[in-house]
Amino acid sequence: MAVEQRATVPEPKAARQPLRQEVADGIKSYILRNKLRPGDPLPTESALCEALGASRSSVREAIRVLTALDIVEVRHGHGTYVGRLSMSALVESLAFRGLLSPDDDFQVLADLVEVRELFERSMAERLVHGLSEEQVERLQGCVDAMREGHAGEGNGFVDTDRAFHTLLVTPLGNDLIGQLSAAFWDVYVIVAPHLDVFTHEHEAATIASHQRIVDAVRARDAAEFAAALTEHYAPVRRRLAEARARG
Amino acid sequence: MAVEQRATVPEPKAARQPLRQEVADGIKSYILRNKLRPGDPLPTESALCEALGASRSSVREAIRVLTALDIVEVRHGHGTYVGRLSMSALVESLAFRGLLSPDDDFQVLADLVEVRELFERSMAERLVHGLSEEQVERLQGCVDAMREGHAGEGNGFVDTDRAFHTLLVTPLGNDLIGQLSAAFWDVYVIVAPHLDVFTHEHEAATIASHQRIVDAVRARDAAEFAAALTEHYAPVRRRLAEARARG
DNA sequence: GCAAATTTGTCCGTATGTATC
DNA sequence: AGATACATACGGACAAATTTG
Repeated sequence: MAVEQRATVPEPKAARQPLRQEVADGIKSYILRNKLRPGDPLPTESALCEALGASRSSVREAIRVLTALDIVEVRHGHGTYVGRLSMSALVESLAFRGLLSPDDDFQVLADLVEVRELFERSMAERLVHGLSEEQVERLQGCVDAMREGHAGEGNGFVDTDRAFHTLLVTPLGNDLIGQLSAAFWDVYVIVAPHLDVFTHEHEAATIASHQRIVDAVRARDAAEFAAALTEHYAPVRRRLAEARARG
Repeated sequence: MAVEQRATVPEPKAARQPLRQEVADGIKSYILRNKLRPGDPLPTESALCEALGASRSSVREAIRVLTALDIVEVRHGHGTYVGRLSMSALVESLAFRGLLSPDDDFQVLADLVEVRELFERSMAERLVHGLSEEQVERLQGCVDAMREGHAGEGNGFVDTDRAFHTLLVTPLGNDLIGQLSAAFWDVYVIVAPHLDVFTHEHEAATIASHQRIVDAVRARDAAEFAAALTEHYAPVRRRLAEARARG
């Protein structure tokens, strides 16, 4: 159960990697060796210091790296735990890239939206086969929620939209696609406001296109599904093009 | 040009975020405000300490987080610079997930390969339109390199394979797809050996299927291209299925 | 080639904030 | 409320790597 002991004398000739990297690798090895799950507790900082033969500073910096990757998760005054292994690092990295890219700020967003549409369009062929009635009803529930929340707080609108597209892509049975799709959505929500890209100027039209998608799914009509997708993403493309023209 | 000054007295009632997070945000703001590009130098640690009003430990931990996201890059004894904004964080995060997932180790890899194939399959339709002769020749060059390197060092084989698929997806004009595809390849190469998935037991067959893809591209035959893709990815699926059966 | 200056890497000690019992 | 365990933050000191004169 002991954490892997660091070699006291590193390789003399090889270009040594920083100690904090060895510590980070040691923590990852500890998680793998003990087959820990997300949420499981890790040794305290002091315990890791002693086990890995490193100072608090090095251990803390290693933990910070792993935290950024969502491999570990820290709760102040409570302890250190195995992280959720989410796409948070991808979101933050892509969001910053979108904010930084100077010459063509909007290409990043356009690429993002294109991949999302590509994922969902690949669903069309599998529509006839697997797609339970319950899943269709949950999709319908999202659209209904968007209608009700229309007049109310507009904050929940984007969340419902996010949930809709996540649900739409889950029947693929490919968790990676769902998480990437959700991550891209998060990046878009973060970056778009900074580029004067209005995300939801026409909520009514958005609701309508979502309803058309649900109807196509319910009718098991792959062609209509693809057409609905095109209608849904057309205004997004148009807004990006307009913003690019302004910039 | 000064780095953003941190508020000396934080919000008293609100749940304050850690100081290192404020420092990290300050560094990101500095990069954005001065419109720095990847490779541009950042202030030294001491300068950041003074500018942001934080100790060196906090500044270093913030830098560590940004380093993990490839937003900044540090060279020992030299300085701190704006990072390449690569997909390294995604690669490390996904690779660890693949190594950790216990019940179904191979689903992660299967999802990965499926997305890669999805990207490339979406190329088939655009083949006829844009795809320069030069790009075709570069693809052919990859295949030739795989043939020559066959008897020699097998290390370059995987690199050439990676380059081939990166080239294959570039005509889409979507940088994100190319980088995701390459990142997934990197994850596969890292994870597969740990799961007893033999990546290249039949190099000859791999070369042949790549050649068939190039031939299909040269003939501008979208259907043949799709068929060649299926032939190329079939053995990968088979190997994953075999490994899953063993596990 | 050597030495000095600059910058990041690592360590230690201490004090503070936070959550749990 | 008090006590304990833990992460957060600070400051100083020295080591290692890189560049420059």
